[in-house]
Amino acid sequence: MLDFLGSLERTHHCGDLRAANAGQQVVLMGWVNRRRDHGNLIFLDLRDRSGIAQIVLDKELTPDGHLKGEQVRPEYVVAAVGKVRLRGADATNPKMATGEIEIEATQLLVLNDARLAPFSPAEEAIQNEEVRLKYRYVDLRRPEMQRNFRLRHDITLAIRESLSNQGFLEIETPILTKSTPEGARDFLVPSRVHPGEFYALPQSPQIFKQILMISGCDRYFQIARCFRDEDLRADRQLEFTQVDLEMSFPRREDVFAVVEQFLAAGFKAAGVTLPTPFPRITYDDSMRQFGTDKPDLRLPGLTDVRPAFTDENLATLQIDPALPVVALRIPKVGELSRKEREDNWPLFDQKKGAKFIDDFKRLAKGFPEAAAKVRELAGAAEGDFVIIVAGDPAHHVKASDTKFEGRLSEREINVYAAAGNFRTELSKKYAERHGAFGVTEQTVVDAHERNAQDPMDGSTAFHPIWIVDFPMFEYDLASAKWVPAHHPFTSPYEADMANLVSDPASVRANCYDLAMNGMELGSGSIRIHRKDVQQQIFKSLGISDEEAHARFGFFLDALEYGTPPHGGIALGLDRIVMLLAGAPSLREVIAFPKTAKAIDLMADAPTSVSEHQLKELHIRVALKS
RNA sequence: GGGGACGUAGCUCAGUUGGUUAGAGCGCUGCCCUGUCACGGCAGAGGUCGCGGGUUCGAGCCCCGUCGUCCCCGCCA
Repeated sequence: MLDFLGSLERTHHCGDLRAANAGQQVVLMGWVNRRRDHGNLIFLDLRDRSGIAQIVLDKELTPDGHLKGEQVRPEYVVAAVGKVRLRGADATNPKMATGEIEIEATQLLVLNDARLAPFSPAEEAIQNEEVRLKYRYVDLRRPEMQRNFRLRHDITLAIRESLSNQGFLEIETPILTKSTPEGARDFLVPSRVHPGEFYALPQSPQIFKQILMISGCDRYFQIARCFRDEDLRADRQLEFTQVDLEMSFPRREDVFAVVEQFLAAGFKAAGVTLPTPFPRITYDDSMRQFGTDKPDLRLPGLTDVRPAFTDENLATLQIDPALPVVALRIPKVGELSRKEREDNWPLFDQKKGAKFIDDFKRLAKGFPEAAAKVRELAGAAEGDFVIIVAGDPAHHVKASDTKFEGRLSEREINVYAAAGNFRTELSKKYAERHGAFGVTEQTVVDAHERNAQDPMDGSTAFHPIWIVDFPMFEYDLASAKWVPAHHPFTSPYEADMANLVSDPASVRANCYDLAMNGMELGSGSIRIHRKDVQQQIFKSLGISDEEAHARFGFFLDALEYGTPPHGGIALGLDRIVMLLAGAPSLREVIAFPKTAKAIDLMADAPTSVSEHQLKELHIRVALKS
């Protein structure tokens, strides 16, 4: 028999009660976390968002309440009326925040019963994510998930406040809009009013925020939902949230300063001090030193060990002398057996035209000087695992061999990337041995126990870095054309504009990425604000006037009505929270995420729709049989 | 589109070379219990071994297909 809430008013949250509350009359409401029935005495652990408090139901004190206590089951929703009392010294539970007190109940109301769930929020996360996602409302009751969303809220709030304080206005842009040139597949929404025509969901508010700059908005930001119809990953969902901003008359430095300030504010809200300013690295240096454009600085980078070898050495070792020879080093791995090393071989990407040497004993036999020199150059200490990665002359990959002055060639990049990927894979595999990732995990755990007033030093755990000076164009072998490495509104450096036609390879884009701990957090640029430059870029990219006009004519029109120099950036909020929550996937920090196959297991989306709906939308479904 | 891992009770898992009636812990149900807090004790229920086909005297186990979840490549500037 269920009870009505009536006029009963909740006075406290479960997790907030302390010894100081002893003697107070309270009303708590929440879910039955656990029940311990001792016959004439029943203990209920009552859980709400704030935590857990122990309710005591004594048959002598409250026969009615005790009777109801016998009937309740896990996840029943109840209200407990009673008095806070100190527990005896021997009954105190130091493991609970509220362990010094308990509620001596005079009344228990059963507000709702609950079917037995396939798992209990009182226990740790189950392995079966399918079940967790189907019963998401139960999963979200777990304290760990509650904590993640509290964290997300606090971070978002701090970022909003920081940006507002820096003069940014939060402005909403349309969800139903026109395809934006981000390069990903669009989600389309059929128009009922305009048969055969479609809206697109924004991949980002890119064009709108630029138009807001033209509109004299000066500084815009938005915690913006973005949609990209691409395959999912642990760190990618179909819809995700960006901290999106744009500012007028900025130098690149101004954008960096804004981001560093709001990101530090977000981290502080999570209990972590993030030192500013962030270091910078050019794209070329990032490739050379880390073999990736999103370097993880928690471990040593790559070392150029070409000087350790003579040309004869390389010839004997069948290493391409014209390509990079680099060493990667994973600290404290210890000596690996042949079997252990062989297990690592599949982690190396064979397709990049590179090879590796991981047997230093053998190398030292044939080339003792070179082997010693490599370890010296790499700064290898006893027990550090060192691998040499170099170009394989026998393995010709399909890449441009053309070397453009002042620029890494495709083949060079491939060797660096092979080394960089190998480094990343091995650093994950030997995380327990080198311990560098454990610092992050510990910071995350500690930070949760702290607060923004007393943040802890995050400088050894979190390593933000700006990546700058990306090439403006990439050479596409298939079409033998230069294609944009970024969206077509990215400005080249003013100094490079003269070379747009004559020497596209040399043109650098005035854009920037922010990476942290091996993850891309965001990307932005100074935009093109002049119509003539924009036309020049389209021309360089082989986009005809007609095509440009059809896709974003309204934007090109707007450009002609007084466009200030402007630029901005967008950072992945989900990824920021994921990092600070120490979560292995975005699904842990998104309330209702989709699976790797793009399914919402709880809502059961997507589904087919009625003929009537389709007809209204002028849509006919043509499934491949 | 491709590669890999996993799929046995509600959950976490075990299941020998293919061999009789598929097990454990937790959870659940009933009874008992006044100081537990992962309460305890006794008893009990609970299985289309993801699904379909094949091989075999016999399949949870072998083969083929398929579905689902996860990870990765492609893709996502």
